[in-house]
Amino acid sequence: MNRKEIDERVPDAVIGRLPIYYRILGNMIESGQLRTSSSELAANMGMTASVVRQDLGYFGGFGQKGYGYGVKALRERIGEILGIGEAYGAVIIGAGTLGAFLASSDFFADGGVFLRGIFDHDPEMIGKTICGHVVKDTCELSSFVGENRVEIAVLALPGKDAAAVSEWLVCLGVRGIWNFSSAPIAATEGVAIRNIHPADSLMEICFKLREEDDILRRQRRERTGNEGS
Amino acid sequence: MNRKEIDERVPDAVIGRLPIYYRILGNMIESGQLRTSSSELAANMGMTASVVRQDLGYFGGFGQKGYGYGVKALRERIGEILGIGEAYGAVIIGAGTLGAFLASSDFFADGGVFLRGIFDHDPEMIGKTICGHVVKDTCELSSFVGENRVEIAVLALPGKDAAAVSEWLVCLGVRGIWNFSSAPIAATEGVAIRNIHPADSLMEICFKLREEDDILRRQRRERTGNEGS
DNA sequence: TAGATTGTTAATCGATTAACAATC
DNA sequence: TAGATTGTTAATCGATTAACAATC
Repeated sequence: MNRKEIDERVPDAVIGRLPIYYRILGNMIESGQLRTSSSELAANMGMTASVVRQDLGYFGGFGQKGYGYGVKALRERIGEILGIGEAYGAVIIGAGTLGAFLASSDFFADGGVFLRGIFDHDPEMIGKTICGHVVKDTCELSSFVGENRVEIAVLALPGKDAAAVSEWLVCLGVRGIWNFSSAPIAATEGVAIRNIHPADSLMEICFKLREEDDILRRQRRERTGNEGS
Repeated sequence: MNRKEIDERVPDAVIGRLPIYYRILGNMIESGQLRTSSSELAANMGMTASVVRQDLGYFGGFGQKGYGYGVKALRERIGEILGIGEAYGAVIIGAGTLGAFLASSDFFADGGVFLRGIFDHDPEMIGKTICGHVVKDTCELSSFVGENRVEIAVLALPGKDAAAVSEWLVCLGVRGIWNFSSAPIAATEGVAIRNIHPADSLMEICFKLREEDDILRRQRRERTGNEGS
Protein backbone atom coordinates (compact mmCIF):
# COMPACT_ATOMS: atom_id res chain seq x y z
CA MET A 1 0.00 0.00 0.00
CA ASN A 2 1.49 3.26 -1.21
CA ARG A 3 -0.76 5.61 0.70
CA LYS A 4 -0.46 6.66 4.30
CA GLU A 5 -2.02 4.59 7.02
CA ILE A 6 -5.61 4.50 5.89
CA ASP A 7 -7.13 4.70 9.35
CA GLU A 8 -5.62 8.13 9.84
CA ARG A 9 -8.46 10.65 9.59
CA VAL A 10 -8.11 13.26 6.87
CA PRO A 11 -8.06 16.84 8.26
CA ASP A 12 -11.19 18.90 7.64
CA ALA A 13 -9.15 21.54 5.84
CA VAL A 14 -8.18 18.92 3.25
CA ILE A 15 -11.71 17.50 2.92
CA GLY A 16 -12.98 21.01 2.33
CA ARG A 17 -10.68 21.38 -0.66
CA LEU A 18 -11.48 18.07 -2.34
CA PRO A 19 -14.74 19.33 -3.89
CA ILE A 20 -12.84 22.34 -5.24
CA TYR A 21 -10.26 20.13 -6.93
CA TYR A 22 -13.10 18.03 -8.25
CA ARG A 23 -14.88 21.01 -9.75
CA ILE A 24 -11.78 22.55 -11.31
CA LEU A 25 -10.75 19.23 -12.81
CA GLY A 26 -14.28 19.05 -14.25
CA ASN A 27 -13.78 22.44 -15.89
CA MET A 28 -10.46 21.22 -17.29
CA ILE A 29 -12.04 18.10 -18.78
CA GLU A 30 -14.73 20.24 -20.39
CA SER A 31 -12.06 22.31 -22.09
CA GLY A 32 -10.33 19.16 -23.32
CA GLN A 33 -7.26 19.43 -21.11
CA LEU A 34 -5.44 16.12 -20.53
CA ARG A 35 -2.78 16.85 -17.94
CA THR A 36 -2.18 19.35 -15.16
CA SER A 37 0.29 20.10 -12.38
CA SER A 38 0.12 21.08 -8.73
CA SER A 39 1.08 24.63 -9.65
CA GLU A 40 -1.64 24.95 -12.28
CA LEU A 41 -4.27 23.59 -9.93
CA ALA A 42 -3.03 25.96 -7.24
CA ALA A 43 -3.20 28.97 -9.56
CA ASN A 44 -6.79 28.04 -10.44
CA MET A 45 -7.87 28.13 -6.83
CA GLY A 46 -5.65 30.82 -5.39
CA MET A 47 -3.46 28.56 -3.29
CA THR A 48 0.14 27.40 -3.25
CA ALA A 49 1.35 24.34 -5.16
CA SER A 50 2.66 22.99 -1.90
CA VAL A 51 -0.76 22.62 -0.36
CA VAL A 52 -2.05 20.83 -3.46
CA ARG A 53 0.75 18.27 -3.40
CA GLN A 54 0.34 17.83 0.32
CA ASP A 55 -3.42 17.34 0.01
CA LEU A 56 -3.20 14.82 -2.82
CA GLY A 57 -0.41 13.07 -0.96
CA TYR A 58 -2.91 12.17 1.76
CA PHE A 59 -4.50 9.65 -0.54
CA GLY A 60 -1.34 8.26 -2.05
CA GLY A 61 0.61 9.48 -5.03
CA PHE A 62 -1.36 9.55 -8.22
CA GLY A 63 0.95 12.04 -9.84
CA GLN A 64 4.04 11.30 -11.87
CA LYS A 65 7.28 13.05 -11.09
CA GLY A 66 8.37 15.35 -13.90
CA TYR A 67 4.96 15.04 -15.58
CA GLY A 68 2.15 16.06 -13.25
CA TYR A 69 -1.32 14.57 -13.00
CA GLY A 70 -3.66 13.08 -15.58
CA VAL A 71 -6.77 15.24 -15.37
CA LYS A 72 -9.30 12.48 -15.94
CA ALA A 73 -7.73 9.87 -13.67
CA LEU A 74 -7.22 12.39 -10.88
CA ARG A 75 -10.80 13.58 -11.05
CA GLU A 76 -12.13 10.04 -11.01
CA ARG A 77 -9.99 9.18 -8.03
CA ILE A 78 -11.11 12.27 -6.09
CA GLY A 79 -14.70 11.44 -7.01
CA GLU A 80 -14.26 7.99 -5.46
CA ILE A 81 -12.74 9.51 -2.32
CA LEU A 82 -15.64 11.95 -2.08
CA GLY A 83 -18.12 9.10 -2.21
CA ILE A 84 -19.64 10.25 -5.50
CA GLY A 85 -20.98 7.04 -6.99
CA GLU A 86 -22.01 5.69 -3.60
CA ALA A 87 -25.49 6.97 -4.54
CA TYR A 88 -26.42 8.20 -1.12
CA GLY A 89 -30.05 9.25 -0.74
CA ALA A 90 -31.42 12.53 0.62
CA VAL A 91 -34.69 14.13 1.67
CA ILE A 92 -35.45 17.83 1.90
CA ILE A 93 -37.44 18.96 4.93
CA GLY A 94 -39.26 22.18 4.16
CA ALA A 95 -40.87 23.01 0.83
CA GLY A 96 -40.62 26.81 0.97
CA THR A 97 -38.66 28.87 -1.53
CA LEU A 98 -35.38 27.53 -0.20
CA GLY A 99 -36.46 23.89 -0.32
CA ALA A 100 -37.89 24.38 -3.79
CA PHE A 101 -34.72 26.04 -5.00
CA LEU A 102 -32.53 23.26 -3.62
CA ALA A 103 -34.76 20.64 -5.23
CA SER A 104 -34.37 22.36 -8.58
CA SER A 105 -30.62 22.78 -8.23
CA ASP A 106 -27.81 20.61 -9.57
CA PHE A 107 -26.30 20.28 -6.09
CA PHE A 108 -27.53 16.74 -5.60
CA ALA A 109 -26.59 15.54 -9.07
CA ASP A 110 -23.16 17.21 -8.70
CA GLY A 111 -22.49 15.23 -5.56
CA GLY A 112 -23.93 11.98 -6.89
CA VAL A 113 -26.73 12.15 -4.33
CA PHE A 114 -30.28 11.04 -5.09
CA LEU A 115 -33.08 13.29 -3.94
CA ARG A 116 -35.72 10.85 -2.75
CA GLY A 117 -38.41 13.16 -1.42
CA ILE A 118 -39.52 16.56 -0.12
CA PHE A 119 -41.47 16.94 3.11
CA ASP A 120 -43.39 19.72 4.82
CA HIS A 121 -45.99 19.89 7.55
CA ASP A 122 -47.94 22.81 6.13
CA PRO A 123 -51.20 21.41 4.63
CA GLU A 124 -50.99 24.15 1.99
CA MET A 125 -47.74 22.66 0.73
CA ILE A 126 -48.50 18.97 1.00
CA GLY A 127 -49.48 17.50 -2.34
CA LYS A 128 -47.85 20.21 -4.43
CA THR A 129 -45.35 19.04 -7.03
CA ILE A 130 -41.83 20.48 -6.97
CA CYS A 131 -39.42 19.35 -9.67
CA GLY A 132 -41.26 16.08 -10.10
CA HIS A 133 -41.52 15.43 -6.36
CA VAL A 134 -44.91 15.45 -4.67
CA VAL A 135 -44.48 17.17 -1.29
CA LYS A 136 -45.24 14.66 1.48
CA ASP A 137 -46.43 15.18 5.02
CA THR A 138 -43.61 15.13 7.59
CA CYS A 139 -45.74 12.55 9.47
CA GLU A 140 -44.74 10.08 6.79
CA LEU A 141 -41.02 10.63 7.38
CA SER A 142 -40.53 7.67 9.74
CA SER A 143 -41.96 5.11 7.37
CA PHE A 144 -40.36 6.74 4.33
CA VAL A 145 -36.88 6.68 5.82
CA GLY A 146 -37.49 3.10 6.91
CA GLU A 147 -38.45 1.99 3.43
CA ASN A 148 -35.95 3.99 1.36
CA ARG A 149 -32.22 4.50 1.58
CA VAL A 150 -31.98 7.96 3.14
CA GLU A 151 -28.58 8.82 4.55
CA ILE A 152 -28.79 12.61 4.31
CA ALA A 153 -31.43 15.12 5.46
CA VAL A 154 -31.51 18.66 4.11
CA LEU A 155 -33.02 21.11 6.58
CA ALA A 156 -34.79 23.97 4.79
CA LEU A 157 -37.08 24.89 7.66
CA PRO A 158 -37.32 27.57 10.38
CA GLY A 159 -34.51 27.63 12.91
CA LYS A 160 -36.82 26.93 15.83
CA ASP A 161 -37.75 23.49 14.42
CA ALA A 162 -34.26 22.51 13.28
CA ALA A 163 -32.87 20.92 16.45
CA ALA A 164 -35.90 18.74 17.14
CA VAL A 165 -36.30 17.57 13.55
CA SER A 166 -32.60 16.86 13.31
CA GLU A 167 -32.58 14.71 16.46
CA TRP A 168 -35.58 12.79 15.26
CA LEU A 169 -33.99 12.14 11.86
CA VAL A 170 -30.81 10.90 13.48
CA CYS A 171 -32.89 8.46 15.53
CA LEU A 172 -34.40 7.25 12.27
CA GLY A 173 -30.91 6.46 11.02
CA VAL A 174 -29.96 9.55 9.04
CA ARG A 175 -26.18 10.06 9.20
CA GLY A 176 -25.72 13.38 7.42
CA ILE A 177 -27.39 16.75 8.11
CA TRP A 178 -27.15 19.53 5.56
CA ASN A 179 -28.64 22.36 7.59
CA PHE A 180 -29.79 25.60 5.95
CA SER A 181 -31.87 26.79 8.92
CA SER A 182 -30.81 29.76 11.01
CA ALA A 183 -30.04 27.60 14.09
CA PRO A 184 -26.72 25.71 13.95
CA ILE A 185 -27.00 21.99 14.67
CA ALA A 186 -24.50 20.92 17.33
CA ALA A 187 -21.93 18.23 16.58
CA THR A 188 -23.19 14.71 17.25
CA GLU A 189 -21.01 11.62 17.42
CA GLY A 190 -21.25 9.64 14.19
CA VAL A 191 -23.27 12.26 12.28
CA ALA A 192 -21.79 14.44 9.55
CA ILE A 193 -23.19 17.93 9.97
CA ARG A 194 -22.72 21.01 7.84
CA ASN A 195 -24.46 24.24 8.85
CA ILE A 196 -24.87 26.45 5.79
CA HIS A 197 -25.60 30.14 6.10
CA PRO A 198 -25.09 31.91 2.78
CA ALA A 199 -25.84 35.29 4.35
CA ASP A 200 -22.78 34.88 6.57
CA SER A 201 -20.36 35.21 3.69
CA LEU A 202 -22.19 38.33 2.49
CA MET A 203 -21.71 39.80 5.96
CA GLU A 204 -18.03 38.91 5.80
CA ILE A 205 -17.78 40.93 2.59
CA CYS A 206 -19.51 43.85 4.33
CA PHE A 207 -17.04 43.54 7.19
CA LYS A 208 -14.11 43.80 4.78
CA LEU A 209 -15.65 46.84 3.07
CA ARG A 210 -16.33 48.54 6.37
CA GLU A 211 -12.81 47.75 7.60
CA GLU A 212 -11.40 49.31 4.43
CA ASP A 213 -13.69 52.33 4.72
CA ASP A 214 -12.64 52.80 8.34
CA ILE A 215 -8.98 52.87 7.41
CA LEU A 216 -9.67 55.44 4.69
CA ARG A 217 -11.74 57.56 7.05
CA ARG A 218 -9.04 57.47 9.70
CA GLN A 219 -6.34 58.43 7.20
CA ARG A 220 -8.44 61.34 5.95
CA ARG A 221 -9.06 62.50 9.50
CA GLU A 222 -5.36 62.33 10.33
CA ARG A 223 -4.46 64.26 7.21
CA THR A 224 -6.99 66.95 8.00
CA GLY A 225 -5.71 67.04 11.58
CA ASN A 226 -2.14 67.58 10.40
CA GLU A 227 -3.16 70.34 8.01
CA GLY A 228 -5.08 72.07 10.79
CA SER A 229 -2.17 72.07 13.22
CA MET B 1 -8.91 53.22 24.01
CA ASN B 2 -9.56 49.84 25.55
CA ARG B 3 -9.40 47.78 22.38
CA LYS B 4 -6.30 46.44 20.68
CA GLU B 5 -4.46 48.52 18.11
CA ILE B 6 -7.19 49.18 15.60
CA ASP B 7 -4.98 48.94 12.52
CA GLU B 8 -4.28 45.31 13.31
CA ARG B 9 -6.23 43.22 10.81
CA VAL B 10 -8.73 40.79 12.28
CA PRO B 11 -7.98 37.14 11.34
CA ASP B 12 -10.34 35.58 8.80
CA ALA B 13 -11.24 32.85 11.28
CA VAL B 14 -12.64 35.49 13.61
CA ILE B 15 -14.47 37.40 10.85
CA GLY B 16 -16.08 34.14 9.80
CA ARG B 17 -17.55 33.70 13.26
CA LEU B 18 -18.94 37.22 13.68
CA PRO B 19 -22.06 36.53 11.58
CA ILE B 20 -22.68 33.40 13.65
CA TYR B 21 -22.56 35.37 16.91
CA TYR B 22 -24.81 37.93 15.31
CA ARG B 23 -27.38 35.34 14.28
CA ILE B 24 -27.38 33.52 17.62
CA LEU B 25 -27.73 36.77 19.52
CA GLY B 26 -30.68 37.54 17.23
CA ASN B 27 -32.30 34.25 18.23
CA MET B 28 -31.71 35.11 21.89
CA ILE B 29 -33.33 38.51 21.51
CA GLU B 30 -36.35 36.90 19.85
CA SER B 31 -36.76 34.63 22.84
CA GLY B 32 -36.51 37.60 25.19
CA GLN B 33 -33.15 36.74 26.70
CA LEU B 34 -31.31 39.71 28.23
CA ARG B 35 -27.88 38.43 29.15
CA THR B 36 -25.54 35.66 28.06
CA SER B 37 -22.02 34.37 28.70
CA SER B 38 -19.10 33.15 26.64
CA SER B 39 -19.88 29.57 27.64
CA GLU B 40 -23.54 29.83 26.62
CA LEU B 41 -22.64 31.36 23.28
CA ALA B 42 -20.03 28.65 22.79
CA ALA B 43 -22.51 25.87 23.58
CA ASN B 44 -24.91 27.33 21.03
CA MET B 45 -22.38 27.12 18.26
CA GLY B 46 -20.40 24.05 19.20
CA MET B 47 -17.22 25.82 20.22
CA THR B 48 -15.25 26.48 23.37
CA ALA B 49 -15.87 29.48 25.64
CA SER B 50 -12.23 30.37 25.20
CA VAL B 51 -12.56 31.10 21.52
CA VAL B 52 -15.62 33.28 22.13
CA ARG B 53 -13.83 35.42 24.71
CA GLN B 54 -10.79 35.62 22.49
CA ASP B 55 -12.85 36.65 19.46
CA LEU B 56 -14.81 39.32 21.29
CA GLY B 57 -11.60 40.52 22.89
CA TYR B 58 -10.38 41.55 19.43
CA PHE B 59 -12.80 44.43 19.42
CA GLY B 60 -12.36 45.50 23.01
CA GLY B 61 -14.12 44.27 26.09
CA PHE B 62 -17.84 44.71 26.01
CA GLY B 63 -18.44 42.06 28.60
CA GLN B 64 -18.54 42.52 32.34
CA LYS B 65 -16.51 40.30 34.60
CA GLY B 66 -18.69 38.11 36.76
CA TYR B 67 -21.77 39.01 34.74
CA GLY B 68 -21.31 38.18 31.07
CA TYR B 69 -22.60 40.11 28.08
CA GLY B 70 -25.77 42.10 27.49
CA VAL B 71 -27.43 40.37 24.55
CA LYS B 72 -28.79 43.47 22.87
CA ALA B 73 -25.71 45.67 23.28
CA LEU B 74 -23.41 42.89 22.12
CA ARG B 75 -25.47 42.23 19.03
CA GLU B 76 -25.62 45.90 18.15
CA ARG B 77 -21.88 46.23 18.54
CA ILE B 78 -21.20 43.18 16.35
CA GLY B 79 -23.65 44.54 13.80
CA GLU B 80 -21.63 47.76 13.66
CA ILE B 81 -18.40 45.84 13.27
CA LEU B 82 -19.95 43.80 10.46
CA GLY B 83 -20.89 46.96 8.62
CA ILE B 84 -24.63 46.29 8.91
CA GLY B 85 -26.13 49.74 8.76
CA GLU B 86 -23.58 50.98 6.27
CA ALA B 87 -26.29 50.29 3.67
CA TYR B 88 -23.98 48.90 1.03
CA GLY B 89 -25.61 48.33 -2.36
CA ALA B 90 -25.56 45.17 -4.49
CA VAL B 91 -26.50 43.99 -7.95
CA ILE B 92 -27.18 40.40 -9.01
CA ILE B 93 -25.74 39.33 -12.35
CA GLY B 94 -27.72 36.43 -13.77
CA ALA B 95 -31.51 36.10 -13.51
CA GLY B 96 -31.77 32.30 -13.67
CA THR B 97 -33.21 30.18 -10.87
CA LEU B 98 -30.25 30.97 -8.63
CA GLY B 99 -30.40 34.71 -9.23
CA ALA B 100 -34.15 34.69 -8.70
CA PHE B 101 -33.84 32.72 -5.50
CA LEU B 102 -31.19 35.06 -4.11
CA ALA B 103 -33.31 38.07 -5.01
CA SER B 104 -36.25 36.59 -3.10
CA SER B 105 -34.13 35.62 -0.09
CA ASP B 106 -33.57 37.48 3.16
CA PHE B 107 -29.81 37.34 2.71
CA PHE B 108 -29.53 40.96 1.69
CA ALA B 109 -31.86 42.29 4.36
CA ASP B 110 -30.08 40.14 6.98
CA GLY B 111 -26.77 41.77 6.10
CA GLY B 112 -28.21 45.27 5.80
CA VAL B 113 -27.42 45.30 2.08
CA PHE B 114 -29.70 46.93 -0.49
CA LEU B 115 -30.41 45.01 -3.65
CA ARG B 116 -30.35 47.68 -6.32
CA GLY B 117 -30.85 45.66 -9.49
CA ILE B 118 -30.76 42.37 -11.36
CA PHE B 119 -29.03 42.00 -14.71
CA ASP B 120 -28.91 39.39 -17.45
CA HIS B 121 -27.88 39.38 -21.08
CA ASP B 122 -30.46 36.86 -22.26
CA PRO B 123 -33.18 38.81 -24.18
CA GLU B 124 -35.72 36.28 -22.86
CA MET B 125 -34.97 37.39 -19.31
CA ILE B 126 -34.60 41.14 -19.80
CA GLY B 127 -37.77 42.98 -18.82
CA LYS B 128 -39.12 40.23 -16.58
CA THR B 129 -39.93 41.23 -13.03
CA ILE B 130 -38.33 39.33 -10.16
CA CYS B 131 -39.28 40.34 -6.64
CA GLY B 132 -40.12 43.84 -7.73
CA HIS B 133 -36.96 44.24 -9.81
CA VAL B 134 -37.20 44.55 -13.58
CA VAL B 135 -34.32 42.54 -15.06
CA LYS B 136 -32.00 44.90 -16.92
CA ASP B 137 -29.62 44.27 -19.80
CA THR B 138 -26.00 43.75 -18.70
CA CYS B 139 -25.10 46.43 -21.28
CA GLU B 140 -26.56 48.95 -18.85
CA LEU B 141 -24.28 47.85 -16.00
CA SER B 142 -21.61 50.51 -16.56
CA SER B 143 -24.01 53.41 -16.39
CA PHE B 144 -26.04 51.82 -13.58
CA VAL B 145 -23.02 51.30 -11.36
CA GLY B 146 -21.91 54.84 -12.17
CA GLU B 147 -25.22 56.33 -11.14
CA ASN B 148 -26.02 54.17 -8.08
CA ARG B 149 -24.06 53.17 -5.03
CA VAL B 150 -23.07 49.58 -5.88
CA GLU B 151 -20.28 48.16 -3.75
CA ILE B 152 -21.10 44.47 -4.12
CA ALA B 153 -21.76 42.26 -7.16
CA VAL B 154 -23.45 38.88 -6.82
CA LEU B 155 -22.41 36.46 -9.57
CA ALA B 156 -25.20 34.03 -10.40
CA LEU B 157 -24.02 33.23 -13.91
CA PRO B 158 -22.19 30.38 -15.70
CA GLY B 159 -18.61 29.72 -14.60
CA LYS B 160 -17.16 30.52 -18.01
CA ASP B 161 -18.37 34.14 -17.80
CA ALA B 162 -17.47 34.72 -14.16
CA ALA B 163 -13.84 35.86 -14.44
CA ALA B 164 -14.47 38.38 -17.25
CA VAL B 165 -17.59 39.87 -15.66
CA SER B 166 -15.85 40.09 -12.31
CA GLU B 167 -12.85 41.96 -13.72
CA TRP B 168 -15.12 44.36 -15.53
CA LEU B 169 -17.16 45.05 -12.39
CA VAL B 170 -14.01 45.71 -10.38
CA CYS B 171 -12.96 48.24 -13.02
CA LEU B 172 -16.34 49.91 -12.58
CA GLY B 173 -15.57 50.29 -8.88
CA VAL B 174 -17.22 47.28 -7.30
CA ARG B 175 -15.27 46.24 -4.17
CA GLY B 176 -17.01 43.04 -3.13
CA ILE B 177 -17.71 39.89 -5.18
CA TRP B 178 -20.15 37.29 -3.88
CA ASN B 179 -19.55 34.55 -6.42
CA PHE B 180 -21.95 31.64 -6.84
CA SER B 181 -20.60 30.52 -10.23
CA SER B 182 -18.67 27.27 -10.62
CA ALA B 183 -15.37 29.06 -11.35
CA PRO B 184 -13.59 30.49 -8.30
CA ILE B 185 -12.60 34.15 -8.61
CA ALA B 186 -8.95 34.66 -7.74
CA ALA B 187 -7.94 37.01 -4.94
CA THR B 188 -7.52 40.62 -6.07
CA GLU B 189 -5.87 43.36 -4.05
CA GLY B 190 -8.47 45.59 -2.45
CA VAL B 191 -11.47 43.44 -3.41
CA ALA B 192 -13.38 41.29 -0.92
CA ILE B 193 -14.19 38.00 -2.63
CA ARG B 194 -16.20 35.06 -1.38
CA ASN B 195 -16.63 32.03 -3.62
CA ILE B 196 -19.74 30.13 -2.61
CA HIS B 197 -20.33 26.56 -3.67
CA PRO B 198 -23.15 25.01 -1.67
CA ALA B 199 -22.64 21.64 -3.39
CA ASP B 200 -19.16 21.46 -1.84
CA SER B 201 -20.48 21.02 1.66
CA LEU B 202 -22.84 18.29 0.47
CA MET B 203 -19.82 16.50 -1.00
CA GLU B 204 -18.02 16.89 2.32
CA ILE B 205 -20.92 15.11 4.01
CA CYS B 206 -20.68 12.33 1.42
CA PHE B 207 -16.96 12.08 2.12
CA LYS B 208 -17.61 11.60 5.83
CA LEU B 209 -20.26 8.96 5.15
CA ARG B 210 -17.99 7.10 2.75
CA GLU B 211 -15.08 7.31 5.20
CA GLU B 212 -17.31 5.82 7.90
CA ASP B 213 -18.62 3.13 5.54
CA ASP B 214 -15.06 2.25 4.55
CA ILE B 215 -14.04 1.74 8.15
CA LEU B 216 -17.04 -0.49 8.76
CA ARG B 217 -16.35 -2.48 5.60
CA ARG B 218 -12.71 -2.96 6.56
CA GLN B 219 -13.63 -4.10 10.06
CA ARG B 220 -16.12 -6.59 8.64
CA ARG B 221 -13.53 -7.90 6.19
CA GLU B 222 -10.95 -8.30 8.93
CA ARG B 223 -13.41 -10.14 11.12
CA THR B 224 -14.35 -12.49 8.27
CA GLY B 225 -10.67 -12.96 7.45
CA ASN B 226 -9.91 -13.93 11.05
CA GLU B 227 -12.80 -16.36 11.12
CA GLY B 228 -11.66 -17.94 7.86
CA SER B 229 -8.05 -18.44 8.98
C1' DT C 1 -18.41 38.98 50.73
C1' DA C 2 -18.47 34.84 47.70
C1' DG C 3 -19.44 33.22 43.23
C1' DA C 4 -19.17 33.97 38.57
C1' DT C 5 -17.16 35.21 34.49
C1' DT C 6 -14.31 38.13 31.89
C1' DG C 7 -9.88 39.46 29.38
C1' DT C 8 -5.40 37.97 28.51
C1' DT C 9 -1.20 35.38 28.60
C1' DA C 10 1.31 31.10 27.74
C1' DA C 11 1.17 26.34 25.90
C1' DT C 12 -0.51 23.31 22.53
C1' DC C 13 -2.02 21.94 18.43
C1' DG C 14 -2.72 21.93 13.48
C1' DA C 15 -2.12 23.84 8.98
C1' DT C 16 0.71 26.13 5.63
C1' DT C 17 5.01 27.13 3.47
C1' DA C 18 9.62 26.29 1.90
C1' DA C 19 12.99 23.30 0.39
C1' DC C 20 14.89 19.46 -1.87
C1' DA C 21 15.98 14.67 -2.94
C1' DA C 22 13.87 11.32 -5.93
C1' DT C 23 12.66 10.29 -10.51
C1' DC C 24 9.94 10.41 -14.73
C1' DT D 1 20.50 13.54 -20.79
C1' DA D 2 18.35 17.83 -18.96
C1' DG D 3 14.21 19.84 -17.41
C1' DA D 4 10.23 19.39 -14.89
C1' DT D 5 7.54 18.19 -11.19
C1' DT D 6 6.33 15.10 -7.66
C1' DG D 7 6.20 13.37 -2.69
C1' DT D 8 7.85 14.31 1.73
C1' DT D 9 10.35 16.29 5.49
C1' DA D 10 11.44 20.24 8.42
C1' DA D 11 10.43 25.11 9.60
C1' DT D 12 7.11 28.61 10.09
C1' DC D 13 3.04 30.49 10.97
C1' DG D 14 -1.57 30.98 12.88
C1' DA D 15 -5.38 29.37 15.52
C1' DT D 16 -7.17 26.98 19.46
C1' DT D 17 -7.02 25.56 24.17
C1' DA D 18 -5.98 25.89 29.00
C1' DA D 19 -5.22 28.48 32.89
C1' DC D 20 -5.71 32.21 35.98
C1' DA D 21 -5.42 36.88 37.86
C1' DA D 22 -8.57 40.70 37.78
C1' DT D 23 -12.96 42.27 39.12
C1' DC D 24 -17.94 42.88 38.88
